[in-house]
Amino acid sequence: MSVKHSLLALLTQGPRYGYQLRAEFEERTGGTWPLNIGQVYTTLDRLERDGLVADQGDDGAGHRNYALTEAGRAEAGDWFAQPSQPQNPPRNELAIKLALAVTTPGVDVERVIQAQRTATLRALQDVNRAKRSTAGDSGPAELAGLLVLESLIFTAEAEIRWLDHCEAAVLRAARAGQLPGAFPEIHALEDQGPTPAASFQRKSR
Amino acid sequence: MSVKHSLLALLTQGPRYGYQLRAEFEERTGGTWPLNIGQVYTTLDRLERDGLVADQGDDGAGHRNYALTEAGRAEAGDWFAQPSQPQNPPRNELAIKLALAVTTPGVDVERVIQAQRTATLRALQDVNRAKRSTAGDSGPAELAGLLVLESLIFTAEAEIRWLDHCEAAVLRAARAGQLPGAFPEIHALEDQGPTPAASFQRKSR
DNA sequence: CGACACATGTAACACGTTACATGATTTG
DNA sequence: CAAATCATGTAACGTGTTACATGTGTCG
Repeated sequence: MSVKHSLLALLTQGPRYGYQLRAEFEERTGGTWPLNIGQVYTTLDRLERDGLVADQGDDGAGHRNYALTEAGRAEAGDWFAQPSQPQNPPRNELAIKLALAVTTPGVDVERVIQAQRTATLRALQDVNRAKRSTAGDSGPAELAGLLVLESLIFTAEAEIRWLDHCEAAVLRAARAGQLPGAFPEIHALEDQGPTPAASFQRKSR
Repeated sequence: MSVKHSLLALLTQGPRYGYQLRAEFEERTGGTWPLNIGQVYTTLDRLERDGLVADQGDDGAGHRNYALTEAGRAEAGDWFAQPSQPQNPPRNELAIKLALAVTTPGVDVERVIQAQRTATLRALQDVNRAKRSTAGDSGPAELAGLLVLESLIFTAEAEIRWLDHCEAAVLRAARAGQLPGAFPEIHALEDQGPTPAASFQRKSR
């Protein structure tokens, strides 16, 4: 629902056309989340069908403008006023992977954790670099972009802390004999050459 | 892709049928993420079409079992071995909302932040309660469920820290006059007349 | 018997991505 | 002029949810 509500939020400042909405969205979120232009048009169609926006037809400049209806304005206000909290937290692929890893015999959990930590650390460095390189102007858009980058940083740091925690917990459980034997059959994939048992071989994509 | 790969991961332990796959997924992720049974069947159809699983037909007990193919086994191994990192970080609705809030005149950003913090704190308390109430057995499944809960905790704590950070940054910017007037008009959005569409200046990208 | 869990599906829809088609305008 | 950008779409597909249909087995 982020796209739908984002468009409504942008339209609170006045009529806009599709291409413009994408540009403003990306500018005001620091370019972190590219917005598919096709989706903008289909979402606008749905919003119009649902009576949240109104197609104002061609303005003088050859652009198809959309404006908020009263219902749309209310919906946008709601979105800002109400906290985002789905009943079920959004699926966290990493958490699922780890949960399945520790309950699947033959998976080298330690290696799964280390691979993810390395990748997340690298991503964290990239974001920090990006943050340093944007130390310049300070208007609302720059503040917004900065906050988005810092959101990525806070999230990545939490992920790394969680991975450290998992590593410790898994080691503790392994020493206590509470885990299925972690025969490291999975990690032989890439480093070594062809494994005798062809299971778990790397597939080129 | 979590469902697809989760099913493959579960099938590494042997043939399973649809209903059983859902039950095992939910058990091994602590019941945090309910898995839609309809999606299990359609995903199995796609996996079969793509040659990652094979329908073994009816076992003796009247269940339609699926088994991993070699390609499916490789894909599951890949999933565990490769870190999860999409090129673009998954959209964070809260970060988007805040970014749009600070760049939209007339939104009471302070109020948005406080509402979200309250909700997240409450969710955090719920998870902590759930964690305390599961202090019992300690096998692989219990470890997995615990790690999932702790993932939720780490994430929620990071969100709260980020909200605190945003609050401070927004206050600082407001005092420096770098924000559009944050008149709390959000509850009376209808007061705002149509804004003349500002000249649209696209930055080069 | 009736309710409920088990078990397998289908239909409709929302949301999201990739790719393609088409044309106007701008710019080197 | 050629290329890039602006601008509006459509098609196909993957993923995910909700709701419904259908039948079996079990248990009170």
